[in-house]
Amino acid sequence: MKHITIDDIAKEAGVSKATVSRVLSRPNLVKEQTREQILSVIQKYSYIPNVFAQALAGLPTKNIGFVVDEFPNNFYIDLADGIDGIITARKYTLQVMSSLWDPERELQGIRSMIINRAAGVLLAPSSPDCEAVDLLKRSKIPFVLLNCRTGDPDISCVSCDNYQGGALMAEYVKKLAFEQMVILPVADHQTVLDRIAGFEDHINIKAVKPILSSSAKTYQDGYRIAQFIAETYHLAEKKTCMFVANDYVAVGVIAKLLELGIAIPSQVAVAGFDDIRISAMCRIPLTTVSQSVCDMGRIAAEILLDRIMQNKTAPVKHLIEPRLVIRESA
Amino acid sequence: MKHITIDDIAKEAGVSKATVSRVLSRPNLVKEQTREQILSVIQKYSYIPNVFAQALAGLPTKNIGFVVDEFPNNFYIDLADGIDGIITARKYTLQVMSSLWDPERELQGIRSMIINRAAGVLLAPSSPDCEAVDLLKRSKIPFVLLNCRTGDPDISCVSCDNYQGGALMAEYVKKLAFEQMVILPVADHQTVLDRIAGFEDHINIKAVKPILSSSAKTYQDGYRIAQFIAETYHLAEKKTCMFVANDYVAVGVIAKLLELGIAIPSQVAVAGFDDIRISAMCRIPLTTVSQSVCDMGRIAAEILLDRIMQNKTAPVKHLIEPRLVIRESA
DNA sequence: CTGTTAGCGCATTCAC
DNA sequence: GTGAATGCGCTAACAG
Repeated sequence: MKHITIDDIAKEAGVSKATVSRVLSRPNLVKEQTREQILSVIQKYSYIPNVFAQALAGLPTKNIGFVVDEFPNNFYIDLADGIDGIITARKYTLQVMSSLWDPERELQGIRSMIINRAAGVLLAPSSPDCEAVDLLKRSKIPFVLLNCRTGDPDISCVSCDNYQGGALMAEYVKKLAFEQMVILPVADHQTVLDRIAGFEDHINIKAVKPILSSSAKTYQDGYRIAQFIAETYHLAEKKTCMFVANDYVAVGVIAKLLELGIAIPSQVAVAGFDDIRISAMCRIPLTTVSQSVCDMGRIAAEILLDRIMQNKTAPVKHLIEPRLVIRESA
Repeated sequence: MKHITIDDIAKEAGVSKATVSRVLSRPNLVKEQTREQILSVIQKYSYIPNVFAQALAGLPTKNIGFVVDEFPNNFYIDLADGIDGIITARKYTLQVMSSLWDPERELQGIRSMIINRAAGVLLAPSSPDCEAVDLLKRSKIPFVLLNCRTGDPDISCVSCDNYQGGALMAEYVKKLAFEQMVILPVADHQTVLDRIAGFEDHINIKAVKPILSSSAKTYQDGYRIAQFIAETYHLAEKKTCMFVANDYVAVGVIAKLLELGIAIPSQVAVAGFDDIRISAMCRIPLTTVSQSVCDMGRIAAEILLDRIMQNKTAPVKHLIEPRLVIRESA
């Protein structure tokens, strides 16, 4: 099944391929009559230009790259959903790649996007100043960072106002009655640090006991670490309030706490962050902070597309408003 | 930042570009000494061939297309995860597209893959004989269908043995004590039909009351429909066992049932299918059938890659063994 | 073993 | 308005 080319169309229509090309790119440069005629031939053979030839001839591609940490990450899913909506509506195509939290793979992903001459790149970076971002800057390909905040004035980025989200939760939680406050960070990510900073700045209670440098990332991690926390902080005796900086971990913590016979929220109140799908459906529906990740994807995609089409040339930094979601766990 | 080309390398190395090209594709055709020398120049400039030029010159691309219904679908996530692992290990790239359950969009997605000359395509089709599959066949691009079973001997496909899974659940469930059996189908998908067929063929109990043509697909749908079911089948009075053909819906059903004050599993036992992430973490951990979707993605990707590289030319149909997972809900 | 040549399919000057 | 010519970067014969 040989693909038909612009030459075939030109021959059939009795014109030169230059004219056919014009009909496709700048139709108004062609006399209406011949244009209509060529168009009909194109229709007849359902001719579609070869993207590689176009790209080689200098046209920008229509695919945008997207690099995330890992697919099973709830975050990615909603992000992809939002991005997809915007992207495909404008006939762009999405190329995805996972870094699996490995900076080397992350870098490799960006390289792949550059090699494939992506028109633009969306990246949820491991850190705002990782090598991948650096490479991206040098490549001159338009890009926007997701779930990340940076001071670099040349970089567009969109993220939730995590600090504000932490503050929101603190304001809510400090009205609750409890004897001690435990903060469980998750990973070392900027977003997490911001959440906790916002929380600590507004909780203004001396009894705060942050557990430092936890590397809990998943449900399983939360489940595992909960036992340790319960013992160390005597959760069974002291009424406590716990702020877990990410829902996925929080759900695991809750599961274990329940197993240990600790009542939630009466004995231990648990507050999360993210409002992932599970949060509303788990054992004890989670009180958390929502950051409409889907919007984040949508907005980032829009910013990127604007930059690609040169509509807007100035980098934009967008902060998404967090929203407190009160359910049963706290 | 002008990209350097094969000519630059050739010039710098004092050879013709044909030789450079050979070093990259069939190094053993080049004398070791010159090869080393050229390689060092390539290193020095970190030269990477332009994929478009390569494609235009006839080389197959290194990207494979993946069309799913929608990103938020739990199924997609695990699939993508499995596929990604195989694909990127072999330096292939993944291009994704969502159909949003719309056959027209599905078709458009496949068109996009064809236009971009995907080396191969993975498709979780709305139906085994939808237009998209047809187009794919005509395009001569290697492809394999996911989560789908077809009699067409030319088509490779991999799916769970849904019939067997249904049977498995039936065998387990029929040992339980209950007065009536209710089956809740979800959507009209082939996989669902298979599950129910397997279940019905092995439950051999007259009191089976299948609810016909339910279009429940999501948690919300399950939540909504549960009320109706509870009333219609007097769940509060009659001990019943319920088979919901998909976990996402089942979790919703359970949530509503609990709200209605119906005890699970003592009053109503609920069995699901899929074993999605939420199943283990929801209100009442779900008894369900697991089909290791990640493996499904992995296997499909492997089959596809084999076909692309011509290692295996015969279409293969792979059935994944389902596994009963007994938790609390039944 | 290596260089020369001829496309691959298209966009784009530049003439007419 | 339209056509002829050139180049995009690379691969694959075909010679030498």
